Amino acid sequence: MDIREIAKRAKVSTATVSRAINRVPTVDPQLAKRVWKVVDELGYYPNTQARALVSGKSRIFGLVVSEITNPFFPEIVQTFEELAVQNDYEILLTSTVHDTKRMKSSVRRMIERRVDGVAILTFGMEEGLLDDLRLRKVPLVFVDVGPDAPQVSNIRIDYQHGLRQAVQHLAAFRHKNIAFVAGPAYLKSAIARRDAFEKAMGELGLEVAPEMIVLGDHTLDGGMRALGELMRLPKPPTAVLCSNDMTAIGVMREAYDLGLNVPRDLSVVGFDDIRLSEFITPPLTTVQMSQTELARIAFEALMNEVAEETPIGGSREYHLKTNLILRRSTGLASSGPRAKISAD
Amino acid sequence: MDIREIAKRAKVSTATVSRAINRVPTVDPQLAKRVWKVVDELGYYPNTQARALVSGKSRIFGLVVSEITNPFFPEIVQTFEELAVQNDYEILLTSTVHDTKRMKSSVRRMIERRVDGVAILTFGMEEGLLDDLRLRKVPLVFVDVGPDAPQVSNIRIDYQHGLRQAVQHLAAFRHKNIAFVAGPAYLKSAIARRDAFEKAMGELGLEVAPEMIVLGDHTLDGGMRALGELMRLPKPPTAVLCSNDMTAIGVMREAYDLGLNVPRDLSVVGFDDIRLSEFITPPLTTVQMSQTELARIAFEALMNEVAEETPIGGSREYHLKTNLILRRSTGLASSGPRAKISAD
DNA sequence: CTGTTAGCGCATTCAC
DNA sequence: GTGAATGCGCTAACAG
Repeated sequence: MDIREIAKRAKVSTATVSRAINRVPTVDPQLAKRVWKVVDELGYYPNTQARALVSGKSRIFGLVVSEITNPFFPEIVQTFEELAVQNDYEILLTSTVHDTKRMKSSVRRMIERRVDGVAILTFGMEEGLLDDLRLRKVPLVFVDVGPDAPQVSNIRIDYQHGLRQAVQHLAAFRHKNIAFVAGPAYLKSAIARRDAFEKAMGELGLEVAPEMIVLGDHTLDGGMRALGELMRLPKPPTAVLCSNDMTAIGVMREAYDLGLNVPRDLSVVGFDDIRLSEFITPPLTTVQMSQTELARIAFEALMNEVAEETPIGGSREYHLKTNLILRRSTGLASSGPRAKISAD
Repeated sequence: MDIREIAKRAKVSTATVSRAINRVPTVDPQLAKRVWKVVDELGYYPNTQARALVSGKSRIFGLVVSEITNPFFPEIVQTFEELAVQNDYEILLTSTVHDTKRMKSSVRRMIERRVDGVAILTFGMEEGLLDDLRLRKVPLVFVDVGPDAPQVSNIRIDYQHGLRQAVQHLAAFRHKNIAFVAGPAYLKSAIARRDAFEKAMGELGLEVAPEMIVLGDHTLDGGMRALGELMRLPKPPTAVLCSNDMTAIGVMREAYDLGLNVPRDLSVVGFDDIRLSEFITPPLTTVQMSQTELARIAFEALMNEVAEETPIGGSREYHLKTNLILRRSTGLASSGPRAKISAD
């Protein structure tokens, strides 16, 4: 069943069918109605491949994430997909798993399907891997790290804002000895978070002893190890700020294992505000970097680019603020850990 | 840049380029090499839309889930996507959010893109919504609930196996008063779980008092409410089995709020084994319904259907077992709740 | 305002 | 074993 079939049955030409379906206003309402009637009766759906071939637009956006199972990404995928549907786009989803080979295959797949744009919402991305797409003038949108090139948009994250709120919040609870569990050094976003933390501490005249910054790896285990280290210090912290929520959850797990009560004995703050943060006990106070907002900005950036008549539109910039979300993992500084309350 | 461009530069016909790229064995190795050289130099990638148009195969599989942000689904999407890439397929991802309108739009999108098959991995699905796909002889694979029709495969879940293990495990810990928090009544899978629970209890000669079965809704809040109800009973349970993990997590949250220690005062068992179950404290003992396995079976079912020469292949059946995963939320039955240990 | 026609990029006949 | 020609389903240009 194709457009000719419809044309024959509606006793019009294929051109008219095409116009009617695409709601070209100049078509005679009578004919249009006749066409739609047949279309509905037969359950006809235009073939997108054929359309794409002739129009040169696939109406597909690529979406690159690190790992779908990383709790940071499902919200992004969901929002992006929702917007795509609303605008008659499909999404070609790929995950890199921090693997160059996967990234290359992603790029190949996107080019083969002739995507109209690509959002790269990973935490850090090797430069140059996307040159193939840039050469083909495919609109790209990055978070934080994109190159300054035409057709390339960037979403800049304001880490400072939320982190400042977090530090102020802890200071108001009379915490002075505040530790930071950093993310992996190869992630630009992790470095930016750490820098923002130090700056926020400096603004309040709070000192950051070197041993108060320990390296995590953005996983639960890394968070557990980090708190282990911190609590072995002569003067352990009363509050821990983490580079991401999974780390914070690890910190809380280790606190539990050590017989420390959160927030009574230790305050914990995360970063990202993944859904999961609400589900743990106690719910995690965290710096929100809205995933839905991020997805929305990325999608709209792409839409802006494809809408552009003159494709000379230079590099655009978008911004996303971070904000502290208060839950129940922070409290007044205690003088020190109290007696164990573990369950055994 | 298209196939003609390659043909010209390699001084062969477009037909030869096509054959070389598709690795047709009868093509002269000399010519093939020449073609590949040009292809690599120019960074040529064949246009999938054109290929799809002429071949009649889109190499796209539809994947329908309930909600990407439901922790049950990210693993499924990830595994499905991985297999797709390995087999040169793309996936068209849609979520229904239990909404008929969204489901209809899903079907339309899938037909427009001419998907080669669709996996419906939701918890329950209105019959008839996919008739449009069935009529077009698109291979379908369901979990549990699919109609018995040609081109339609079904993955049957063996709820009994894991649930029996769970009940036996609790019985071995001398629990007798075991409650079950059921899922919504409109979900066939929830009913099946509840039935399997009752049967498993019966097998051990354990009685299930009516008040020991309370209705949840597969959310955290539902779990919290359910435990609240149960603990208000004259003879509250010492163990709670839940229809899914989110419910169990809610039960644990409520237990915490009530000053009950898990597992000392209350044993909790979930169902599904979502990733999250490992991240909460204490890690949740649960009946695993492997999401990666489910995705793999679904994908392979689809591959089997498209590989089929004679499309008369009737309805196929696949099976997925469930298994108890022991973690730290279950323990010996206590005589009753001990003193409060809440943090205030 | 409508119909005829050409061609989007590719795979696949069919001759050679 | 290779090339010229045809058509997949649709939109856009043009002529009427």
